[in-house]
Amino acid sequence: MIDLRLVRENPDLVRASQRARGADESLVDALLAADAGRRAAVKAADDLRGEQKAASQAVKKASPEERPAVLEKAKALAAQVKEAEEAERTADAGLHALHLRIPNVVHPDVPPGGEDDAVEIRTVGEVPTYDFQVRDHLQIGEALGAIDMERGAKVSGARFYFLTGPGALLEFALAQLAITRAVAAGFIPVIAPALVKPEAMEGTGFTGEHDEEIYRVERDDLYLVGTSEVALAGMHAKEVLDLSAGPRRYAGWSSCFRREAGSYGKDTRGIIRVHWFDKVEMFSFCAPEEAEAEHRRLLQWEEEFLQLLELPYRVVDIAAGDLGTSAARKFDIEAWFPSQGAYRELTSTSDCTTFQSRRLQIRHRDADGKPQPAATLNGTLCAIARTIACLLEVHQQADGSVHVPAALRPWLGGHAVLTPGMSLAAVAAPGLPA
RNA sequence: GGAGGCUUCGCCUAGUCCGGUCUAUGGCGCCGCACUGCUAAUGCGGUUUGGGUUAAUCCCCAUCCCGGGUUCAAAUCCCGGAGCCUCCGCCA
Repeated sequence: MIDLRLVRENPDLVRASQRARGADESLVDALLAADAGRRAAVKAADDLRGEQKAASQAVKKASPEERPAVLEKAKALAAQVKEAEEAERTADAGLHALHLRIPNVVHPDVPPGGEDDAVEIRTVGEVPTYDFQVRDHLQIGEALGAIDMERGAKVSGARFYFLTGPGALLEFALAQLAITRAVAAGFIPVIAPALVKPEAMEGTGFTGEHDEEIYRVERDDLYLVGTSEVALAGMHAKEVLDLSAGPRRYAGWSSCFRREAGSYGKDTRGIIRVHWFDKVEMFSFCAPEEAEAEHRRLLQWEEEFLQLLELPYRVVDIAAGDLGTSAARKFDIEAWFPSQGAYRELTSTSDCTTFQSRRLQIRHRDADGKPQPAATLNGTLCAIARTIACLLEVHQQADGSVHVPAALRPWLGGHAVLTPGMSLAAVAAPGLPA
């Protein structure tokens, strides 16, 4: 949630942010009114409580003769306090509900517009050309025995898949590469829970308008996460972190679940858009003044990873109307998908400033030693299924084999190419005694 | 799933039986000052977190795991819940 002081002191800034997002501007005035109402209610209740406290002390000190009268007064005050507290609760709940509905304030440099208005920042790598008919990742994956969509559908329904043989090994290779790189960069590797409580979901801003996207396990009041960001952010909820030595960074591994409710008919083929995939996610906690620099660093690590995979890509600055609830700014990296002749999102990094921290009560000590909300940032290091899809397409060869980038070979038996029908025995146990 | 124990202001801890100067004790740590060639030790003072109010200080309210209740008054009594620990059962 956003800083209420900012709303009080600079409501126009917040109104402008709402306008940029295409969100309801009048919420800001409703919030201001609710805030004023709450403060009045708090003051009324506080004052009454003070009086009641004094009255209560008086009861104890009263002589037997004056006692009944004093007690009567105290009783009357107790009733008034009860009423005032009820009003306070109501005002507080009203404010909170409105507060939750306002998304993060967008960064001033965010491009205006909606989904189609992302601004390209740079393009890296050559768009490859092929002197043969390109296949899509599913054709290639099926020929390799790497992807089995039909059986995925048989067992779990549409948008589910099996990764088999080289496909399964590719998942592990990508995971190893991602985690290894992250650890080398100073990230703490984490295996995070994929089921979380409602507070974690709400705290990261995924409930509310994105409710349709989320799997819910009603019986146990738990949610399946769409990204390990949820668990990683929740990890330090209600804590005061020591960030004096710089950002605290985690590389989280988890399965991710998405209902894809609004995407009927979109990417129905293959494993680009699925209900479940595994992902290595970067997550940073840092001082708010460091957030922008940290955002660039996360982007940098994402780019380096794609470069290791030898995938051509472009970086885009997402427009205000397409930002998530928690994000003040977001950069996506879109990699080239030859079968589509287009760049498609492969990773995404968001600067959530102090928005999630306020909800989750994640704080750090500022220069004066006072606890203040920390900034949180997240970025995809590797969304595995989609990355496999991209790898297969970009690195496909005329004979149906697939070039293996050097960075992945250590985990694929040193092989430079995946070939239909190849033996996996040598791949499965690299460097181990026979 | 069953039985029992525990949860106090960074950490440890007193207080809970028997409600009221609990405005929560003491230690450790931390900060400031004093003393001292330096360090250490010692002494004195300070040190929960929110909210309200304010130019700022002062001050006020809340806060003893969370939520209800009883009462003029709850860390303390009652009910519900969460987390941790021990044992039993079941399962990997």
